Amino acid sequence: MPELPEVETLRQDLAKEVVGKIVKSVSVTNGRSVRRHPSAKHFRGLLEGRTIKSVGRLGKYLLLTLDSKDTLVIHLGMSGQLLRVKSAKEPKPKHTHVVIVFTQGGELRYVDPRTFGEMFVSSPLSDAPAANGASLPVGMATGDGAALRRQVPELAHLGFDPIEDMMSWDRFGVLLRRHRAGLKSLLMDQEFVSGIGNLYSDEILFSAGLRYDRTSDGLSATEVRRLYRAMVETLTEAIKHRGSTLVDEQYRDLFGEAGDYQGSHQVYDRENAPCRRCRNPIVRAKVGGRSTFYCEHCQV
DNA sequence: CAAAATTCCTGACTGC
DNA sequence: TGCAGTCAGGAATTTT
Repeated sequence: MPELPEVETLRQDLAKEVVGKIVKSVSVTNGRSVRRHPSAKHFRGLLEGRTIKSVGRLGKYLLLTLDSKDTLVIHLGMSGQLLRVKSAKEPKPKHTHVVIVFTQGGELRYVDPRTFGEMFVSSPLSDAPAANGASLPVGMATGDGAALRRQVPELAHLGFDPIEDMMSWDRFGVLLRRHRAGLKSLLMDQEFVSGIGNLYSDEILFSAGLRYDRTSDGLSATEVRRLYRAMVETLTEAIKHRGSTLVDEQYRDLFGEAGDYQGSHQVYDRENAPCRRCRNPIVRAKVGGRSTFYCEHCQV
């Protein structure tokens, strides 16, 4: 399941591959993947003839800004893939639901077996001139994320982006104290911080040396700092490795290549394997229906 | 057959 | 008592 590092890898690839391209035609073969539109035709109409100006990211969402000021928003859900191919002749994988053809040649394909992902074109709020920063939830008015959030009203509820929106430890501490949630639940809460899912929340907590069930308002100043550092460093490191492609998962970059970070996982999917730090077996627990992996010795 | 995990939704529960 | 916030549980989904 693509999380922030995988989506960021895709963003970087897309920035190189599709910026400046003009959409010649769009075909939608599974309506479930195109949501929030009255019809697939409506969606196509907003896309065809448009030029892609830039590619951004907010949490797990990809944002392709068009020359019309609209934004093509893409969320990969659990099994979504975005593939760039040179020729329409290349065989289409099963579950290819949307194809965007470029006038310059080549096409972008959206493949998603489980159809938990979605795509839609968003229009910025009619005007809503600046100064509405005050209406944004606390902790969000920083970084480029603020501009993107304004550009896509549907995503205004997303929490800060740990890579785009830097903040001080003090500020992070304040945000943590505002909630009284278990650390893992909070890290996965997209309205608190966006982009972290099941895999990276476990890796971040191991790196921080904190248990998943510690309460967010009970951390010492040192622990707050460790958590913040672990969050930024783990995600940054994973991006450098172009994300994680798990044995059973289908994450691939724009060119169909696998990521490289899975080899660096400390706890995720390593039940009973020896902890890389202390050699004690990694434990598996269940949190909110999700498998949670941690080291009882290293995480306190 | 169960497990995997995303977002959204609902209902139960908790602390103030 | 009420309110806001947390979180468990279920749905939609397909492949292993």
